[in-house]
Amino acid sequence: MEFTNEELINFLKKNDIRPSNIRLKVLKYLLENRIHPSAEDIYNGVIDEIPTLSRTSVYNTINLFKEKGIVSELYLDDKEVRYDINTKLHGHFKCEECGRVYDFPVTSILHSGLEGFVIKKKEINYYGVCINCQ
Amino acid sequence: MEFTNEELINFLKKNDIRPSNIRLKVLKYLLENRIHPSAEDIYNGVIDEIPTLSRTSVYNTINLFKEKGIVSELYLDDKEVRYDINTKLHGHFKCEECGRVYDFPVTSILHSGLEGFVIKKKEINYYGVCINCQ
DNA sequence: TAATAAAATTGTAATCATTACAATTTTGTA
DNA sequence: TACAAAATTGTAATGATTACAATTTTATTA
Repeated sequence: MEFTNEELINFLKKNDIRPSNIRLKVLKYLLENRIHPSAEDIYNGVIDEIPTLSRTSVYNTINLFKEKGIVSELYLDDKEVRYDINTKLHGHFKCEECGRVYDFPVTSILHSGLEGFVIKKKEINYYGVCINCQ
Repeated sequence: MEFTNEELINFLKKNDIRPSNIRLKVLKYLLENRIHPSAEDIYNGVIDEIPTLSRTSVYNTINLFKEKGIVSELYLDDKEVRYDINTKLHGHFKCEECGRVYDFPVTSILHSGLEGFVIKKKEINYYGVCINCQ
């Protein structure tokens, strides 16, 4: 998928984020690389287009995106946090062999014991061996 | 709940872990404090009984327990990893107000798109406001 | 347009949970 | 008792993330 600058700018504005070059490039990277990247991945993916980019700016940008609700964090069996531009409910499967993280649809979760609790966010993470690593 | 040393020793042996004082005290702490403690919590909970205890030993012990499958790790919106002695499938709810982590039963999860994948572990983490913080 | 304020970006240093590792202590066994 | 293996300890290293102050860029006002 390719996104025009106009689309990216509108996306940011719609989410109450003032556009800047870094923000556009980070957003573009997230939209076009659905690999649940770490901050380091994002940094490496954008540094070529913005050679003066600092890691701090990547963190600043991600944290802003988090606040505005356009990215969610992924805590998997890693020491790095990963980021996902898809904030709709879906599951994540991490392959213990190749390390890849797959999205999968979650239709429903039957649970009990949370009467009176306000649920704001749900995470569903699976671990195992993916189909390519068997 | 209270556990006798004999029960604790048998529990370890059954799981192929050679008993030692530290391992017994850490296990006892985990069984009697179902608060999903961090390594630091465990350290603080055991240091009174073993004044020479080192943090490294807590990590060594937890990592051994993990390998043997008697504790699982919990990655919540925290920088610390938490540990859970209950390895059966259940959900975790983290209250964003008070920070407490609740267990809840998960009956079933309907998902798709993982045909041919081997699923070894499932995590279900919810975030929100608990009933005591409304 | 120039001057000024506000926002964004940068680089360095700090933080802090966890691990690496080597030294020491304890345990089990011959 | 002596020895080998295992467990424990303390210190230093690691590495992702944040704090913070300085600099640069952008927006606003006169």
